[in-house]
Amino acid sequence: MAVSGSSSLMWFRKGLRIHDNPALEHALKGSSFLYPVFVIDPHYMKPDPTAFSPGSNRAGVNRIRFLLESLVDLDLSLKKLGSRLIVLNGEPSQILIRCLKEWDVKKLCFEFDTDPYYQGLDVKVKEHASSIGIEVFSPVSHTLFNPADIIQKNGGKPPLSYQSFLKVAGQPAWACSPLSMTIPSLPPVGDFGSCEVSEVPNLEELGYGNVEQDDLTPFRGGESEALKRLRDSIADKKWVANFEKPKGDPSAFSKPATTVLSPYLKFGCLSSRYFYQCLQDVYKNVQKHTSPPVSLVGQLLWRDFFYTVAFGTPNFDQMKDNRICKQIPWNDDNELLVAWREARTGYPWIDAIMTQLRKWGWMHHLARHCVACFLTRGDLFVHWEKGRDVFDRLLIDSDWAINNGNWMWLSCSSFFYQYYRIYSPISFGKKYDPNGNYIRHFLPVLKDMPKEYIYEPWTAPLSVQTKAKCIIGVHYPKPVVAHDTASKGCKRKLAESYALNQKLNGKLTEEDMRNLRRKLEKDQDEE
DNA sequence: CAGGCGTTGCTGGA
DNA sequence: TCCAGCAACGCCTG
Repeated sequence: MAVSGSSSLMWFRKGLRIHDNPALEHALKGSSFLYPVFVIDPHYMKPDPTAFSPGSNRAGVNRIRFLLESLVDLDLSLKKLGSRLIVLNGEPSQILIRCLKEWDVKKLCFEFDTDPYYQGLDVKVKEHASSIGIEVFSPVSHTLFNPADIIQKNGGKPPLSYQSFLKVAGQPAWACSPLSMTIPSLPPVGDFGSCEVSEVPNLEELGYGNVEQDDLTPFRGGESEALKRLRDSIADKKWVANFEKPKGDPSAFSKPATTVLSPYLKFGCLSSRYFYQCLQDVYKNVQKHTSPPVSLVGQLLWRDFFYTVAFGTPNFDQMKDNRICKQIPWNDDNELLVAWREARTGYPWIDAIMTQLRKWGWMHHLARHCVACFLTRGDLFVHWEKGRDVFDRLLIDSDWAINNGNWMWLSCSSFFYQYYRIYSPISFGKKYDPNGNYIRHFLPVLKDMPKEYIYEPWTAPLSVQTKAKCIIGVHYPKPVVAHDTASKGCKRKLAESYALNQKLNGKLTEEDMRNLRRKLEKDQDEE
């Protein structure tokens, strides 16, 4: 039994939930006072008027709102348990170090986080806490496996293919063990001393009062919403059992073809372990079900795969000095990047997806593939890091490990190398949505374009454009590149880059890259 | 060193 | 809905 009057601090970052929260469960044990804390870091939350979209320097307003909603929900749940969420403002390590002292904290609990930002922050806080005799408890509970365990099991390096990951990982023993969905009650919050605390702010209070409602995502944050969404998703047992990721329809938007649980997993509003157990429950009660990699459990394992590779790969978020990343002389064409980012490529399928990203902060996995391929190896040959930055800002489910992993995947920089398989910005969407309803919804300027032309409106006769009240080059842009020639050029560039990577065993100097770039440009001019 | 395989390509034909 | 043909990658296994 702990000393009477001892205080614990539960530091929420991700893991914004009550259910299956090992750090919270440990924090309340034997504590007379519990301080549940979230720190608002101005660096992450302060409005940045110079950014290309409403939001802070790091995050678009949709993700900030999603986070605030998640905090409000967490606060409500804590209040029902006799506690509350304490919101602090400032640089997290400084603030926390001060609170630990001011509140005479004996035990500090927070979920272990593999992202570089938290790795750096947590070392500082941990070292300080330990040095003054505070117990620190920082469990792995964001993923099904502990990435460090898998890397160790694999001989010190992360497995680099999904199949080898599955083999090394084996059964997720921890993820199968019992978990608690509720907490009976929480110790009271103690005195705040001289620390300035506040309630969860709203968007206006943070300085985002002028954002148009029309541009806000339909997805609401929070644990309650996550559990509701989960229940709705698994209610249809047949759908869960037959789920095959590649068969989903990327153009479905009023009823998306996936669970849309990714933003809740990202913030930890939903425990991946609880999700996993719910899926296993469904599988037990059906005759047959799909399997990884395409099944829903397979999707959770993808998440763990990318977390593991990201944790074990230095400079995972860049091409340079990243040992798993092919060295490719991508261009640095800002005009092409901006056309892509601002949904002005002239390819309606691509521009509709980029508009959905901007407005909703979410789009179907295959839609992400299409625009990522188009920006990098498919058409524009722009650096994957540039596209990664745009996704990182605008997606409500943006996740450091998964986002970087997928951009390397789609750009054929790592994991996937069949660069001649290119998504067509015209025919891929047409397969699912021949009438172009998705385009009509997100690009209303094209809503009256006949279906014969909606995927390639520049081919419509002028009379048709006039009748549709959409003149190409006036109301909607002409294509920034011709897909046929652009994709052929990209394939050739990839082939040359791969050949040099192989020849030099992946170790290209800056001079090698300059020479290769010059050679590729020369080849292009000679065409 | 060869052969099989890899979450989800495209086109055209049956 | 499924298939072959297209041109053809790196990684893993034996």
